Amino acid sequence: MNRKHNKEDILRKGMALFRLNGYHKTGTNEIIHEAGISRGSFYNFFKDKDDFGVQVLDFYGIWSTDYMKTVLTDKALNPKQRLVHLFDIFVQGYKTENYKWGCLLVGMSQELGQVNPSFTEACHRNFEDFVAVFEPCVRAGQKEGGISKKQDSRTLTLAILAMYNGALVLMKSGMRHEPLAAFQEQLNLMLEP
Amino acid sequence: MNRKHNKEDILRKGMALFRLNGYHKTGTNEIIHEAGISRGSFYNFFKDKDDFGVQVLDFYGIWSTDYMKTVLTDKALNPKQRLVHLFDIFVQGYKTENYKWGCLLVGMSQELGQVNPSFTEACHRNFEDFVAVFEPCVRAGQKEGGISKKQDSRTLTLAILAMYNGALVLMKSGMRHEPLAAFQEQLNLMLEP
DNA sequence: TTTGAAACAAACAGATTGGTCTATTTAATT
DNA sequence: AATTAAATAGACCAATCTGTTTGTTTCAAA
Repeated sequence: MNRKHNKEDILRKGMALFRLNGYHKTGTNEIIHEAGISRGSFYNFFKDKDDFGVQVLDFYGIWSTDYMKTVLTDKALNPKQRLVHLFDIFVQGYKTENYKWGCLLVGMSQELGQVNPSFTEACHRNFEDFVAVFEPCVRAGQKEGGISKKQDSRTLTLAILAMYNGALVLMKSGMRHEPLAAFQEQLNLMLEP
Repeated sequence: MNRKHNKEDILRKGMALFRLNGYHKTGTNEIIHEAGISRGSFYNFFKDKDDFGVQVLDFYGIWSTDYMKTVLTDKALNPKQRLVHLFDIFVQGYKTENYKWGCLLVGMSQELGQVNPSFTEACHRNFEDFVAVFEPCVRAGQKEGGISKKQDSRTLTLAILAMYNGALVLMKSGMRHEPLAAFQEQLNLMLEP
């Protein structure tokens, strides 16, 4: 029953294009060409470009949270180590890509925040999923004693995610590695009990 | 010698539109209509849309840094108080606008980061200007003793700006006020000596 | 008052965009 | 083998977009 193409492949290509050039700058022609499909196929799989965009967002979100969950529940490390390790991996990834690609969720949330309610919901939903993956790890660290209890777990989680996202913004704005390093240094300080 | 229109007015209108709907979603027609000018005038003032975009960015940057400088050099407060006060003002501003408008620089840097070298440069330049306004205040606070010396002034400045920008990202992603509150709470903690 | 350059106005053009339509092929099911 | 629905292909269309052109008005300097 193998069809020539499947949705996942197309979503993956779209994800790469959106991550590199943004949503509006990427035309359906480019997506179609890159994915090696025809217009007919594209519009058979997706209602319209916005529908595709939302599905790309969710695809990215699910893929990300799944991965983060495996690292953040790794019993070989304590909660603080897991957090630090996860961000080490992320930073290394951006370095490998030469700091050219940002975070899809950050990018699209800014570009499409107010454009279409479906996007607003999708961004909100996915960021909240991120929080839902991080917070238990933060809370566990606070309970075990390796992570600061000066603020409640949700506040600290939001602050960490904010600082990380902001570091990615600065990174993509041409400051390259430095903001990421500053983030990592500060992360260590703010986790300290 | 007052002409009917001037560049500043058009830049201001464009700034509002870009801040609300993004660069690509805002057509030149919309800009022209909103500013109450004709195509001819627009292309008389600006080489093309990208040129206009860069000028909007710089206009926003200059306006912002000027304002921040006045608050961050207010001798009536100590450095830490100045920082906290400035962000209080910003947060209040976003609240007044119902969290619908993000930061132009954050938004455009994400949308246009890799699109056109002029944008890359403009974003980098303006963010670096922000750092240049914040860092002296942070350094002064470290010297006077009101602000943490656990990290050097540039690192702390970058971390603060990152966390602030990231909080704005989360805010615009539909989480509204909460990320800003988390940012402010965490800011207080990370400034502590 | 003449002149020339900048500012203004709006019709226009060329390219691109997202999306539709019709027709054909594929593959699973009966 | 026949049937059916999904998948594929690509020509096509209407709308929109940026940018140009042509011509008029303004205004300050000569």
